[in-house]
Amino acid sequence: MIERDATDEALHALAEPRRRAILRLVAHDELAAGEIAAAFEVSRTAISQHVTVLKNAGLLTERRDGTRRLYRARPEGLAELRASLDEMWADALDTARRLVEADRGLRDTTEEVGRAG
Amino acid sequence: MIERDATDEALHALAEPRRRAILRLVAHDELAAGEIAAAFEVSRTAISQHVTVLKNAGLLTERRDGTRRLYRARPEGLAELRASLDEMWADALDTARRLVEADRGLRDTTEEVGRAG
DNA sequence: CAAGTCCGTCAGTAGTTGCTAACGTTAGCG
DNA sequence: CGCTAACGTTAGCAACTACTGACGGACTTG
Repeated sequence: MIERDATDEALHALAEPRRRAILRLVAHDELAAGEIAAAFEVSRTAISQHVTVLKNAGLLTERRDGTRRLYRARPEGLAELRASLDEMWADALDTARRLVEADRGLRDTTEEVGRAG
Repeated sequence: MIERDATDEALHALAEPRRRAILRLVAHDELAAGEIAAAFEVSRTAISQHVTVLKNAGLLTERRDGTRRLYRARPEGLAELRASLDEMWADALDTARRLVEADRGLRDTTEEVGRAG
């Protein structure tokens, strides 16, 4: 059993095409497990396992109604992943911006840009 | 051999913690393959394979300098993934917004909640 | 209670992946 | 040409994963 943080879990869940398809399915409507499974050609068991992964990743919410279990996409989970990716990429995006600006103001160099060896 | 679209490839690449670590490493600086490998405790071969995956996913750029190969994060690839995720989640986010507003304006249903802009 | 419905969980399997070690390739130096 | 440095590539292995089939729990109806 390996440890996984929230970002890793969400990314891992989204890396599977079938799970993304499930997520699309419940993005606009609340669907029961059976209804989701009916939309695919794999077994109900497989879908149930995928749903569990999505639920653990915080990308899905579960609501019970009698013997049925209704699922819907959880926008908060998606927002959290986006924020995590943004933070992760902040450095890269900032560096790219800096490179562009450094290239634009090459003749105006009173200070070093740090491009040394 | 299975087909993979750009989103799937990027998501698959990011699902691996080591690859995200590599991406962080080259987010602010251009590094050689050996320098990247030196930052981890796995073999140089493993890093090379991870870098290939990131490169194929469009998340990394390669520049050759003699026998060395320098890598840097490619912000465009990251932006493309973000756009893809945004599009995928548009439905869910829109639904969530609609639910909130429907709950807020239950007595005041005069106009439709358009998804303008 | 019993029967039926809806659904998650438990083994078991085929396919995928991240890793290491050995080898092949390209560039620079004498 | 030989030699070394820096890398990518291939083959093979252990671990993981997406899948199926069998089973059991929770709920409703009679």
